[in-house]
Amino acid sequence: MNTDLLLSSILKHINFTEEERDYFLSILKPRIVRKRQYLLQEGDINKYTTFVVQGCLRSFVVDKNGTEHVFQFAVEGWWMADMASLNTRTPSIMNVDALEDTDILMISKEDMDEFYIKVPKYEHFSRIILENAFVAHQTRIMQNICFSATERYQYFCEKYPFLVQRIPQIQIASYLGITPEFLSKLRKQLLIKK
Amino acid sequence: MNTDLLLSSILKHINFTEEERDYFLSILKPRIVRKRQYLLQEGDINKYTTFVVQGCLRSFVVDKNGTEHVFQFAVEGWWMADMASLNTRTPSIMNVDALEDTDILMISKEDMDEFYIKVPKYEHFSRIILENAFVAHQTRIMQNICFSATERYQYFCEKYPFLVQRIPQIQIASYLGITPEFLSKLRKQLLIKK
DNA sequence: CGCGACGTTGATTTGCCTCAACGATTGTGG
DNA sequence: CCACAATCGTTGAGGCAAATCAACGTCGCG
Repeated sequence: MNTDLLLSSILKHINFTEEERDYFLSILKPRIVRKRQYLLQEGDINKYTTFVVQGCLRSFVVDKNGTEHVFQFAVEGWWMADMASLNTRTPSIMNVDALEDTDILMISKEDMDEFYIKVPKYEHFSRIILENAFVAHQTRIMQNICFSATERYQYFCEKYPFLVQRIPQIQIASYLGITPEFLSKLRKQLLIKK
Repeated sequence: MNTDLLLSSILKHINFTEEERDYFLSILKPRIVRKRQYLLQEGDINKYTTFVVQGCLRSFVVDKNGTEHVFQFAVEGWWMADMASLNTRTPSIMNVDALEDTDILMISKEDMDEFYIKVPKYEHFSRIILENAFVAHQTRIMQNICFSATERYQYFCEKYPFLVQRIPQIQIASYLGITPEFLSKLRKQLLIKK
């Protein structure tokens, strides 16, 4: 089933009774997002937390010059949400769309809050997931501050080899905070060195 | 008491029975860190989550050229920890020291974990705090990606006016990811414009 | 007092961007 | 099934934001 991946990732950290599991499954909203289709648009209020079952999503912001900047990718087993918008119920500054046809499970903020109340141990799972995401962000900030574009790209290749193959360079460049042209030149330099 | 600030910030989100409150207070380790004194050094394993009662801490990383890069400031009411090190029990890549004589409350990872088990509703409080910190990081990443140094400085001044007065420019420059010389020039430009 | 930390200013350099052009690939409508 | 557009990656010339390096004044403090 397409809920297997999600359930097994939860059961690594907490246990569900049969009843709790069924309740949890009942609040999941499956959906398919086609390539290039938007899941969230700037200005909308993000009402769902999204889990990727299959495929690849990206979130990005658009600056005042109209340039897109990738904030995050999400492939199988990863979560995607604009937490700022979700928590404060304010319009999102981010966009989310699909880089591939993508199979997702969504949980609405309301259902999630109710689930927290009825199954408080899920707070524990959320905290773990959030801590991991927090550390990932921390690492990224640290790298933006300390590393050159070349170093950031090398780190990206080491840490996410499965994304390097899968995601267009133009998107990776955007994620790294550089232009695709510069990424291309930088890759050439790295090849020459080897 | 010096635990008032911490308690009141918790009680905004969850309730404690008298017993729970006393238990919580019993795991707090008060400490004073003198200006320039280290609380955590690169290579050490971060064993404590720290709450600032009075004063100001900073966390920073040192790059391969020996340059310090400020990761975060923490004044009254803020938390400070290297979550990567704390959670995975691996050596920290960050340093934490005090910019002023600082009055803190520390909670060890072990005590914290036990507290989570005995008072599960504290998970809820942690999740809220973590979500807020997560959003702050998200905003910072977004700004590093989308904004120029000038824009980032202006945003910093708007959002943290109380820090602008209090923290040396050299530290703020480091936080913003620019050199102190450039921050100085940039400030001059902003003054001329006005 | 004298030293170290901080802020400022100027000259020069550099990492990365912009713009423009071009081939390769993919996808799509006629 | 072809034609044409759109997307992607690459390359080169020129430009700009921010870094580096060096010098100097100020302030607080042991």
